[in-house]
Amino acid sequence: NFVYHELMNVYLEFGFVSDSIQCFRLIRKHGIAMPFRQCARLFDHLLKNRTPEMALGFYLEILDHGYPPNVYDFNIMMHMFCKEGKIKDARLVFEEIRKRGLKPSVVSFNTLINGCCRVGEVEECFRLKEEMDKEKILPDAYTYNALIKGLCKDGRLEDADRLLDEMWERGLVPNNIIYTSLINGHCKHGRVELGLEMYGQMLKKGLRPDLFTYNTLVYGLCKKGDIQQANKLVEEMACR
RNA sequence: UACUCGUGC
Repeated sequence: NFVYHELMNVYLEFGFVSDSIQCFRLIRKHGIAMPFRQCARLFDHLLKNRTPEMALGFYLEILDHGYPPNVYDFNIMMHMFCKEGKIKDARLVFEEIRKRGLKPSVVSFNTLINGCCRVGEVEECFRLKEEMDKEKILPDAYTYNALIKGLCKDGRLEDADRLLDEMWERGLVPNNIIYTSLINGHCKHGRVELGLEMYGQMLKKGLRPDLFTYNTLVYGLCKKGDIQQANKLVEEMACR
């Protein structure tokens, strides 16, 4: 019994992760209970060093073993799948949250919305936003940023602007990140003037544009060939 | 306590 647990730890120490998993299975087969901390340790290891597929596979095994499911764990795996563009898998993990009797959190939604917008599935993003409404989960700045990025990418800049207004209406304060996403959208679609306009709005609202914001605008101006204006902006930046 | 967001290189 203890021998198994020790063996599992030793395998893990030396990076023989799959051996460690085999060990876990062996322990179970013998009907010996594996402490949850031990499960968590191995699972963490898979999250950090292995694929989301592997982590998920193992996670389902330990859930089966009685390990208490938690939303954070699912969120992390969703995020890993999204980073690899495997939205389909991210979705499956998302659905698994409810199957296990938990409720997706605002982070769960944000992660999935962000993943969908990354691959250009804007409609899906908004479907999810409606789902949030139904579940009484309030969209936050992360949610709006993902939606705005999705719309920009899709060339729907006017809709993106409208979402920014919606934020103010709902009492949410758009931050630098949101503004920079929007400014970037305008610049990337050849409308640097609109980007500069948003920049002006930031100042008026009392926000302090940061390096990301300035880089975005300066890059846009340079690409357009307006070196004058770019220089002006750099000076302005230096004064702040 | 731990999970999600923006520019360039």
